[in-house]
Amino acid sequence: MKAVAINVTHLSVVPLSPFDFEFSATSHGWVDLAPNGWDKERHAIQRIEGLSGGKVVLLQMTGIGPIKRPSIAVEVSHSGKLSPKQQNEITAIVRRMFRADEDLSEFYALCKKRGRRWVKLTAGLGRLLRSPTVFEDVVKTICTTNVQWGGTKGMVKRLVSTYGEPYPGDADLRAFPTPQAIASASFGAFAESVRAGYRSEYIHTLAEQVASGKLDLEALRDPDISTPELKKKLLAIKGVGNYATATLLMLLGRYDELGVDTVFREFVSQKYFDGQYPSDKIAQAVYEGWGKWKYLAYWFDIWQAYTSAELG
DNA sequence: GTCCAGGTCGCGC
DNA sequence: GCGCGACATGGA
Repeated sequence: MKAVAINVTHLSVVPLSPFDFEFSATSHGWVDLAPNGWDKERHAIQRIEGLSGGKVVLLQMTGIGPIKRPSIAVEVSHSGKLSPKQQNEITAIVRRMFRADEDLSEFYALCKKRGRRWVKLTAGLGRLLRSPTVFEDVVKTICTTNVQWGGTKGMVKRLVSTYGEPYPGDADLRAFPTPQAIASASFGAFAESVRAGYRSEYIHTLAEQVASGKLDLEALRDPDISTPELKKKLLAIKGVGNYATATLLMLLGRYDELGVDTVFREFVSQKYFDGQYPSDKIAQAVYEGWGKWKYLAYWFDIWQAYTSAELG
């Protein structure tokens, strides 16, 4: 095996204040899905990233500075040199992953009004980790449906290890696959290697549509699209139903809808209905007062319950 | 072996 | 619009 020289370039990203890096990084499951990983000792997210020109790099991102003057240090390991254009691409990717430009001040104001435990949120919590591309987030969200978390991790891991571009410093590490890489595989080979069950067809078809230009998922980031319109476009994707749509709206920075799944039902039942299961409509009404911030309120509610071991 | 998971689709009504 | 069975896969 040929040794490849790896160089290191340091970049930094300054998000809007307040910003709590570790909460953003670790408070939902995305950090555990390949090609992301959490380095406990360094308190850093590691990720293999394929840049648009084809270069594959290792990113190690960690939080620096206080919540009110935050920054994210990005250590880039790469072969050869990093052009200014590539550096800009990387900082844009990191900004998107950590929602560096997302302003939650209106939500924090609501939290302060509520008082008590909700005030904790205003210390920079709530900018939940997402992927550099909408494509990756849609694929991963489809992989969370009707399967336990271990199953999701396995599917995504196999997807990355089979179709991702390898990192030159360690060929075992790979980037998230491009739509082209998935689309150019035959469906049979894809289904057999990824073992995502009936989801394989949804993912493969989605990749074909994106690779051919028939579907522009990245256009869904446009803040000028109304939320109802966006919801319609998401629901039109095969494999994306109500739960996945709510999750994707969250990932696109819109918190109006609650992702109603078994976890939501169980949590609301335990915490608010004495173990009884109300209808979905009544369960969702628990967060009605949060208006366009329902998803974040629920996310914090359940996060707090589980971290304080309030529930088993 | 059996059940079902951070659901969704397609169908019939 | 709502109810219902089918759906791949693997862990409990």
